[in-house]
Order: sequence, then C-alpha cells, then structure tokens
Amino acid sequence: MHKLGTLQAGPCSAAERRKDIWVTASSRRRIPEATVARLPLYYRALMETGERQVATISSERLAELAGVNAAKVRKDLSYLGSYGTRGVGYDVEYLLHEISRELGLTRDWPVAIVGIGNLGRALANYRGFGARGFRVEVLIDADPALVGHQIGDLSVVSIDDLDRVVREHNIAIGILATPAGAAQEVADRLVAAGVTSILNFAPAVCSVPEGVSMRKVDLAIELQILSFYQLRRGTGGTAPPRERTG
Amino acid sequence: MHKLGTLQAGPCSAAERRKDIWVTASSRRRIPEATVARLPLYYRALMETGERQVATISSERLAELAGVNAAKVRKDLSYLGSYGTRGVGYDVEYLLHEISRELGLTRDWPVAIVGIGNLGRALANYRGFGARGFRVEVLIDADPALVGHQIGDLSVVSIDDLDRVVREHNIAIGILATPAGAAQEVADRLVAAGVTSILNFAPAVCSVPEGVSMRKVDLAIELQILSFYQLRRGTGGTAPPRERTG
DNA sequence: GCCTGTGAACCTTTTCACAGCA
DNA sequence: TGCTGTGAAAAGGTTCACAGGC
Repeated sequence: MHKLGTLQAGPCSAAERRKDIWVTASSRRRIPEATVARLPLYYRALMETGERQVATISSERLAELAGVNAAKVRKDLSYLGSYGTRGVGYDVEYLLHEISRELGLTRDWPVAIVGIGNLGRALANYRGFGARGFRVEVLIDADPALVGHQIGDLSVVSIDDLDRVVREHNIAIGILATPAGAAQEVADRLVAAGVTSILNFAPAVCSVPEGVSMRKVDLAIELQILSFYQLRRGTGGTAPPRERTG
Repeated sequence: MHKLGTLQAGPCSAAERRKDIWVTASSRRRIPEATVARLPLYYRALMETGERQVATISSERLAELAGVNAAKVRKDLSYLGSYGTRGVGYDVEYLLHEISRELGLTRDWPVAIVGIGNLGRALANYRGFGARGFRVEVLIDADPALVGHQIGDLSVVSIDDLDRVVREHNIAIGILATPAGAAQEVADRLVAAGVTSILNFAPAVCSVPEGVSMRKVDLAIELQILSFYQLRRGTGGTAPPRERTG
C-alpha cells in the first residue's frame, strides 16, 4: 500500500510539507494552498467582469463576486505579485492573465475519465470542463458491454487498454468515477501510465505515491456534514459557522 | 443580495463564528469544523470494519482505514467523548453508534434535487445517498419538456411547484444542480420553502441567509487546482503538499 | 506493555490595521 | 482621498510527546 503523495481539499500536514518549492511561475514567492484553492474563484469572477468591459476592479468588488472578504483577496493577490494600483484597484485583463498563467489555464490538459457509470457519463457530457482547457479525450470502463459505446464524440475504451490510451493521449489528469472497490487499483494503473493528477469521486480511501496529486470529491460525505449542522439547528441550536460562499 | 450564512469546505471566518454553540448531541463540547468533516471518514471505515466482525479498533488502524494519521483520530474522537479504552482501542459498534448519532445518520433526511440535467440525473440515480438516510424524494426542473418525466421511481416536478412539494415532503436538504445563472434564484426559493441545508453543484457564487448552511462542490475548480500543481511539477518542481488521502 | 486522552508546541490561515502610494 | 500591500495579531488546526489507565 502506498503511503504518501496526495493533495487534500483541506489543509495538509505541515511536517511533511516541502517548503520553498511552490513558488510562482516567475519564481518569486510560495503560494499557500488556501490561496491556490481560491484562485479559480477569482478567475471566474474576473471572467464575468471582463465580459462586461470593466477595466479595473477593487478588492472589495472582487471579494463580493468571489464570495470571500476583501482582506483575503488582497492577501491572496499579493502572493502573486503587486499587480494592483493603490487608490485605483486591479486591472481586470492583466490580473486575469496572471491568474490563468498561475493556474495553467493557458495550456490544454487532456483528461481521461475512468468509470462510465451514472456519474462518469454525466462528467463526460459536462460542458464546462472543456471551457477552460480541460479536454476529456478518453473514456475508460471495465464493463465489456460498455466498451465501444459512443458518448458524445468519444467511444468507451476497455480498461485493458488503459495504459496504452493514456500514454497515446498524453493524459496528465485522470478522473476516477469507479465504484469504491476498484478505486485503488485504477489509481495505481493511472499512475503507472504516467498520470500525475487524479480527481477522485469514488467513495473510498485511495492513496498515490509522492509526486502525484489527488483531490477527493465525496457526495455522501458532503451530505453527512450538512446533516451534522442540520441536526443541531433542528434541536435548538442556531446557525452553523459561516462565511459568504465562494 | 444576501450576505451571510454559508458553510464552506474550507475553514471559515473566525470573527463571524458563534462559539460554544456546536456542542455534541449530549451537549458536552464544541466540535471543530475540521473534525466534523472527518467524522464521515471514520464512519465509513468503521462500517467496513464492523462488517468483518472486528470488535475493537486502535486509533492507528482506524487512521489507516480513514486515510488520516493516528493523532488526528484520537484528537477528533476525544471531542465526542472518551469512548476508547487505554491499552485496548475503541469498541467498533459503540463508536459507530456515537458517530452516526453525531452525524444525524440515525434519522432519515428527505432530499430534493433541483436541476435535472446530466449531473442532476446522475445524482438522482446515485445509489449511496439512500444508503445512509438521505432519501431523494423530489426532482425539480424548470424545463417543461422534462416535467413528468420518470427517473427511477420519481417523476420530475415543475419548478413552479417547488414551494409546495418541498413543504409536502418536509425537505430539509436541497441539492442544487442547475446552471450557474439559476443558482441564486433557486437557492432563494428553496430557503423560502424551508430548506436549511444546500449542497451546491452550480459553478456560481451563491449565498444564503444566516441559519442556512451551504456546501459547494465545483468540478471545474477542482481541476484548476490540480492544474496548478501539475504545472509546477511539469516545469521542474517536485511533489505538491501531501498527506494520505481520506 | 500498550494504547488512549490531552496539554503544549507548532504551523497555517484569517483578520486587523495602517503605512504607502496613485 | 482611496485603495493596495503587508507586518502583526488572532484564531484554528495539526502534531508532538507523555501522563494515565487497562
């Protein structure tokens, strides 16, 4: 069993962290994980703002659009560099450019989805990935009855060919939508084929070696967390911890 | 526009937080958010262990199964109470019972899904919600062509009837799977109909009043975060921050 | 001897508050 | 005057290390 090498939605181990490695593309400063997780929010907010032909934006306005607070926006953006103008705000186009560069959205990332069940199919059809450079190019499933099936303009490939197709398409990011039982094995095979980022929807603990990142999305867990707070509200408590949503 | 009242996956505002409210069901201590987010992991690990007729489990073993470290497990469980036995470990059945009580999994939560597109349909068909008390009872969509459509054993209801059906079914938890543009309006209507927990899949900032919790799952954002670290690995960096995955 | 429970140390993240510059 | 950029303070979360009970 593997031990290390995954990225979590939450904060990570401090002791195990290698410092001074995660610097900006221009090698200036290290960007905290919490900040990285918010950059996509700013990106989206700026895209919407840019479409409205607005030239500059204040940290306050950006905060509102991204669903965070202004202090956070300023701190976060300061990690990228001093891109704002005091007394004025941030240039929308320029900031958008810098953030998309940091996030690697200026290039294309070919993506593979493994597990073409309900969820896998939904993800395969999801417009919104493609939008920002994430092109789903490969669909893989273990069920022979599904192999060859057409979904959108892709045809489902057998898991026996995983290694080959992943290499052929130069897949760097894999989406795992298999049942829990298959998750670890599929993750191992993806990594063996050269995948170094995995988005895991399978409701299972699953680990990858160092040098590979993995993020987990677990729908049942999200509901259980809501249930916790729901329960307390229902039984006489008040509101849960809060902040505007991003 | 609303301002407050949402729960985030990440840590929340401290200044805005009401302390001493989130105590255990037995009103003993406050449970930190980070701990609440891990309880479902322990729950799942214990369920799997319990099925194998194991009577007790050590923090180390539980940590391994949940994908966290042993110190965290002990700290987390200590917030619930002193349910372990020194020198021995935790009684699987008892701990399972306590955690499911804390998480509100001993009762049923009727759930409504709004937005029956690709994702909404996948969620509607997803077995694994039902498993732990989350029963999808209502499917809602704005598209007249979809209304009346049968999915599983449910029939899609018009958004015009949202208020009525949500009240009739006593829905407390709503799942938002609409396009971004509709998210805020639908959230408002859900809240107005009495929903106090929302799981939001729409790629949009969306806020709810105090007393309502909201968690966000954004697929595009997850990919963008992976892309950030992927980019740095590709350009000569080393592994990203790490911890075994939960 | 073994494993839990927990204060204390440490690290990360958030927030505050204001200096500094257009 | 207005808004950014950033040290410093505060809060939250994680890890350590060991006392304490089985």
